[in-house]
Amino acid sequence: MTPSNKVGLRGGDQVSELTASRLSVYLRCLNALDLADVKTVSSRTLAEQFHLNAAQIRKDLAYFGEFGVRGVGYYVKDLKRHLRVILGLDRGVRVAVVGAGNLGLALADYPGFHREGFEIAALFDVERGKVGRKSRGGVRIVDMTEFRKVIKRENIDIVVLAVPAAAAQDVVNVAVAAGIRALLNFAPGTLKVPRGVKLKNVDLTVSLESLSFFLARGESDEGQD
Amino acid sequence: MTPSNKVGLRGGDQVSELTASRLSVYLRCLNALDLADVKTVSSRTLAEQFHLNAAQIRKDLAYFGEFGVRGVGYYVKDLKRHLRVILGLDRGVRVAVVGAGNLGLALADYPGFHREGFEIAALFDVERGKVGRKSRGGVRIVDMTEFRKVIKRENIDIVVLAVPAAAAQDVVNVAVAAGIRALLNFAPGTLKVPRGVKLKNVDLTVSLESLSFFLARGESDEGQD
DNA sequence: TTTTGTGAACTAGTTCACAGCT
DNA sequence: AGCTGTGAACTAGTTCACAAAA
Repeated sequence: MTPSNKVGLRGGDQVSELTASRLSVYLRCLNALDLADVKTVSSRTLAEQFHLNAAQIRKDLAYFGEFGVRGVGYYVKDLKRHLRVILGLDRGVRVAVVGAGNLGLALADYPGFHREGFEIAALFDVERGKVGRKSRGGVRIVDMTEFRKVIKRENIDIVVLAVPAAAAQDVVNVAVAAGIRALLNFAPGTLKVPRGVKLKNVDLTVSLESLSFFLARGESDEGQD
Repeated sequence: MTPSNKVGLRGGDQVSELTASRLSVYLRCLNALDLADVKTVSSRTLAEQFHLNAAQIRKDLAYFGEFGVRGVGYYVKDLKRHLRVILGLDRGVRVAVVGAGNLGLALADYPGFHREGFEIAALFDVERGKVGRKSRGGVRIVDMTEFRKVIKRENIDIVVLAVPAAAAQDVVNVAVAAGIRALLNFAPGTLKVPRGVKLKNVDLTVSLESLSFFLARGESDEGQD
């Protein structure tokens, strides 16, 4: 961790999940703009990129400070820097993946993670045959018995679960006991976490089924997400 | 009751994305209950499984008919069957994955899909070296030039995108032109689809970043999803 | 002028609470 | 008694619309 840049949230208000996700989307867009050497951007322009309302963007940002300049918009580099701090990306976030099956290996090597300041620092599995081998991208597979030790040593911030549903709760418990406070879960089903721990679920079956639902209903004027 | 498969949506009302996802979650739970030979279940019991409100479950279901019995609850087998029809799972849904990289291969072999009535009927890639080979699970990789033809021949319902961000919009366009009306996208960034086509995004970077955000904020009484 | 930041108005989603069925 | 189905009340999230700043 860094000396502590207290993210200047004005008012101790709870920030919603949806705002958090959008901040991440804004950052991606700013990266693209910065790369294209664009200097400033207005909430309107930003909103047009993804189908979003300009006021929403301004509100999301205004939660954390006044980053814009009236009549001008937002300075791309400046806002980008702020967002990286707000999202906690300034001090590289350290990630461990549990489960070295197809999905776990794919996640460990996923290029999008490494790019944005995440570091896949460990990959775990219980299977003897897998331990000691490496993912294509070169992440070494470690025995699950080493979990606690490695989590501590490597200062892991986030644990990604790519294990079978039946094993998921056990892994959560071990991770939480090891001091992990944020998990991204790809296993289907509902997991319990104690207060103070953040669990985010990505449920592939649910995603596909809800698409199937809309097909079945013939919802003919549905767009995004 | 159920001779008719017309999903009896009462009132032509738009059903929300959130309701759709929850239906899928309910179905999973019912499958487990059925397997455990439980005959009936109340909205209360169902709600306790995942942290949800009983009235919400009743409302979600009531959208589609009166499936419950007052004083008793819902008959597990019966509700399960109804949900499968509502979600369009009764006639096996046919899925194609585009992109035979790590993620695409993992998705093509994902056991959770096959289990719930989805059929991975095709896997596409542009890379010469990959075409003709098979995923570990045995799904053959087909050249992207064959896309349209195979989509038609195999009666594909849903296309899953596991291609680099730069290629994603092109694939969407081709898929839409081939008559696809539902897509599940794993590529980062915003894609455009015409009206009448449903696009669902699973953005791994956004998921991780929003976890990082909550870590950075030290949100200490956050629980689920 | 342009564009932000923000209260006020609105819309969507959730929970309550209870009548009515079994 | 127990539990559903549902209007009414509430909460969260979004959009509008405008004063204030550059």
